[in-house]
Amino acid sequence: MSKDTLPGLTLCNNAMLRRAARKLGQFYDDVMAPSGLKATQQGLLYQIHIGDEPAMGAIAASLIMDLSALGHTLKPLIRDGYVETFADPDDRRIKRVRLTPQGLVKLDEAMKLWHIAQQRFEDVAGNDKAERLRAALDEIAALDFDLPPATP
Amino acid sequence: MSKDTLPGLTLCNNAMLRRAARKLGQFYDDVMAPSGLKATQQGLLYQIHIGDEPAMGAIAASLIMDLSALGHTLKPLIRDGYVETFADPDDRRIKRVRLTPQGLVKLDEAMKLWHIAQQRFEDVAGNDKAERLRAALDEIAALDFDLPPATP
DNA sequence: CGCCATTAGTGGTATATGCCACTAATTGAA
DNA sequence: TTCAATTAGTGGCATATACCACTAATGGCG
Repeated sequence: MSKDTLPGLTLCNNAMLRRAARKLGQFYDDVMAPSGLKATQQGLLYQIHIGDEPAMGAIAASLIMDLSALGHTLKPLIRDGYVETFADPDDRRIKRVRLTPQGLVKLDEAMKLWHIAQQRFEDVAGNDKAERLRAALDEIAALDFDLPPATP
Repeated sequence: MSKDTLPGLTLCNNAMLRRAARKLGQFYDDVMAPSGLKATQQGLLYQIHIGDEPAMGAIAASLIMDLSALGHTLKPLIRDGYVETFADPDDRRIKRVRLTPQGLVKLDEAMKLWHIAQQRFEDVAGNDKAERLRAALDEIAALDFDLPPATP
């Protein structure tokens, strides 16, 4: 394959996904900036909010995120007083997470901005396309890449 | 909207995109691990390879990546001797990037693993779906979210 | 009951990415 | 030509995310 005919990176599912994520991330972050939250943080607050004092492991699983990554991501939100954690009384290994009152206020504020970004995206991309995109992404998140073990 | 009826984060385009990116990133990284490169690094080396000693700005634009982020991402690759930079003789503001011989070798090695990951993805997701996904992601990357300025 | 395998998180380290302020090199206009 | 505006990168700082080794709690088994 000569260099002249090499395909772009348009062929790599992963590269395309990251590239689109950067693009969309920049846009959502931009719209959310007035709240002082990144889109990822808003998403995390929301995830915590809709859960019933979810355990860290449960949040990580929902978001398909490494547990330790979640721990790190949570730190600024705790530091800023939006989130607090407490040990599950029935199993002290488990740490549960909830929003503080300020966290709830901040989430409300951020959600307003999120709606703007979301609406703008739907307008620009088209509702159909957006819908299909989300469905496709959801399927990907649900895929199982494990090689089936040689059944003995 | 009561808490019981709150939708999941399945509605947020950005959140879904990031979630899928984490999932796929973990998979690709896993397959590429034997090469010692992350999928992002392989993608970057490839992008450099298919360019003609591209300028940093050109790479960043292709990847829709912040220029300074590119600079940071490049550092480990330079440190490990896979990539080198040099000033454009015609415009010394411009820094061009190219693979070193070792970089080329490493890219070859990584591409073999990439093919495995890519093929496995296509198998699991289905070629049609993968194709459509990439197309959708490419469209997103091409969207323009700027609000049209009030034409005076 | 006592011990080991499992489970849930933590902390460290490294890459990925973005924004901002700043510098260097170029360009364009007075 | 000279100086202001623009362009290309750098460096610092902060968040996002992953993996690994380690610790604390549980749970099950002999």
